Amino acid sequence: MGRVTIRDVARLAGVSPSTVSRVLNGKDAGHMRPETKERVLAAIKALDYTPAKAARTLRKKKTGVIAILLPDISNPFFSLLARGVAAVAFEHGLSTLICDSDNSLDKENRYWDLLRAEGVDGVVFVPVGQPDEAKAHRLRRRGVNIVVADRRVEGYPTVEADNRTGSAALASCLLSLGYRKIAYLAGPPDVSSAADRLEGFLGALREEGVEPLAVLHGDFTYRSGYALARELFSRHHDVEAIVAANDLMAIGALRAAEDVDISVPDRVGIAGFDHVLPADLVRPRLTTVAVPAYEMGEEAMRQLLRGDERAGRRVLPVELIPGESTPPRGGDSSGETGVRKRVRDKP
Amino acid sequence: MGRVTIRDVARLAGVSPSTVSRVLNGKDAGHMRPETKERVLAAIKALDYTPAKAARTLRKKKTGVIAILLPDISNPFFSLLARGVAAVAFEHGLSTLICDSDNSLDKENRYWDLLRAEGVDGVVFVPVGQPDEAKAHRLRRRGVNIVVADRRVEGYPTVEADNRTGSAALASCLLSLGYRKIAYLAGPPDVSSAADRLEGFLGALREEGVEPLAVLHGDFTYRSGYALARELFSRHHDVEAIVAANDLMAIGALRAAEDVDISVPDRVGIAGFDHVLPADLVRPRLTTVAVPAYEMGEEAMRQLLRGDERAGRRVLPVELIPGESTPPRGGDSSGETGVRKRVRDKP
DNA sequence: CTATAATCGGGTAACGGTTTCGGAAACCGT
DNA sequence: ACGGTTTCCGAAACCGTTACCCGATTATAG
Repeated sequence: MGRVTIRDVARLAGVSPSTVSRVLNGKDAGHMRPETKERVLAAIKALDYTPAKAARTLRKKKTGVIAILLPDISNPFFSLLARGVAAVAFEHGLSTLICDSDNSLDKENRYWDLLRAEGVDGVVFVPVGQPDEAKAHRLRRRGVNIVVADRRVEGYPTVEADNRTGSAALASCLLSLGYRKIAYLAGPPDVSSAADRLEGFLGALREEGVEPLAVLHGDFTYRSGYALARELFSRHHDVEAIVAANDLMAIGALRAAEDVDISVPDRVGIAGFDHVLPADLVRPRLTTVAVPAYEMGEEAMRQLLRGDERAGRRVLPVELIPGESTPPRGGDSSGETGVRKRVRDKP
Repeated sequence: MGRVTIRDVARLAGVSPSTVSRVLNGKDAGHMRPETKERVLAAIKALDYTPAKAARTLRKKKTGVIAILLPDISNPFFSLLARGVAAVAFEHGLSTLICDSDNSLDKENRYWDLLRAEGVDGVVFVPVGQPDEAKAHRLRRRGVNIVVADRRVEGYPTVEADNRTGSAALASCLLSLGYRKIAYLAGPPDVSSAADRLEGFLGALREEGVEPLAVLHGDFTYRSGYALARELFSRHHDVEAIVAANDLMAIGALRAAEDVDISVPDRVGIAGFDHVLPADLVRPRLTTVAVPAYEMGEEAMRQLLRGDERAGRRVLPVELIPGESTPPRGGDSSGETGVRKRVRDKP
């Protein structure tokens, strides 16, 4: 009572296995009588036959599986991105293998080995910091497409958000609201999106002749946001605004302020980046920059399907979301609050 | 320049493919000269050979892939659970296919078809409501193990949290804090975990002769929590506490209270369930019940590996986490606040 | 009515591993 | 030295599907 094979179907339909295969693969154009096709289809249904994927893969050298390799699936930003990838893959009849490298370069590398053995058709890759070139490269050699999402890696096609412009817009917004003594809680320096956000922010400040009060590096976690903010408060009693490289760190800073009895937003303004958490999870509502994580996943997957092997770089627009955590301060309130500004990358 | 096959390795090592296969599968115990094994290993390394999984699968009828089918990967509860599953699977050399049914029964069913074709070795299943028996059943017939996690389905081995006991403990806690006019925001009635929480809660209330002020059904989202709470406030001005079936709905209720100028926790207490969001994302800190989502995933995967086909039911303990959102009220404050109570299921 | 295409569909060999079977060589006791 | 075990390993079949090559049948033309 083994599995139903293509031969069983062929026997029942009174045709050869080749014919069944042709029906299965739509290779019947001009090569099959409609009635034959009908018989085959009927037999397939009667036997409740499903082709064995392994056999098909072996023959066709295509698995119909793509992978997404990311640092942490329980981070809402990445899980949204993963959903975008999976949705597009599903539309195209592809299965998605989600690999969680758990923020560890070692685990990431082990996953590359696994993906090689698995024989995936493509990979959407969100690297932990700067990846081990060699591992991914061996897959590419085999003609497996790889698209890097959210972060840049030299020589790979990339889909990312316009972090630089978004961050610059956030900086301009704060300046126009009257903030001057601004501290920045950055992400890991080796993550390109974190670096872009930092540079965009500092660039816009300096264009107005403003120097940041301090720049501290964290790791995108709530915990590190809290710790850095505590440190900041103990050293700079005059800080007017804290801008974090993502929302989680910003919320950490919010709680730190609370714990040292510094009122937000009255004494210090706080802003974040990402906007993937349910909009008003925290109060005051956070000023932030919306990054289209889901769309980034979709776009990365589409890029993968397109197979543009030339290392193209697609940059998605972000949107400044002013919130109550950064009200106008002091004299210069140029009426920017409450207005949604759409920021696009220059062509 | 095709792929490196087992024959290439055999040729280089001067042995037959069978021998290479034996080395690969550890079938060499007392059946191979160490020097032969050495030669094979050297050849494998020299050619950078990786066995083709498809071919292996075809012969062995095991894919080395398990799937987790869940309603929404961007819900932190499920992504934690998924991480638990994947971690245990990874330890055992299995790949994990994450399938996001997007809270749609239709998509869930399409995934069952896909999983059947894919030939997965097992499935950890978090159903959307009550699932279509037939689909999953066809897989079981083929000897594929299925373990249901977080929710119960008749006839399937299950790993779930002790929702009933946890919810009862929460009710007792609120009663002992002096709350009497309590409204409950429940989850979907056809989801067993939601039903258990509701029943456990009401049971404990009634044991003390207390009837709930109201029971409203939502769908576990922030949005539905907000809407239900607004409705509640407009109908029952005397509500003393709102208990939601999960944290997201509780936070929705929190915001609703804010928007109608009802202060929390001074005028109304609020409690949730799950405790998977970063602990102090919201203020006041939510009273809730911690559900071990990650451990539930681990346990489900272990159950899958064990292959206990008799529909066992494993129940994991939960823990009451008192927060600032439900301070003692009125006269009867029996000093329960701030104490962590560990709740276990009865053996 | 035959020559010739066009159409339809069967046969067979891969694909890259694992497994079974059995043969050769080595080892053993007598 | 000889029969019997054991150890080690090769030959060949097999897993279920698709690709390729042709032969058979029918339609079209001459």
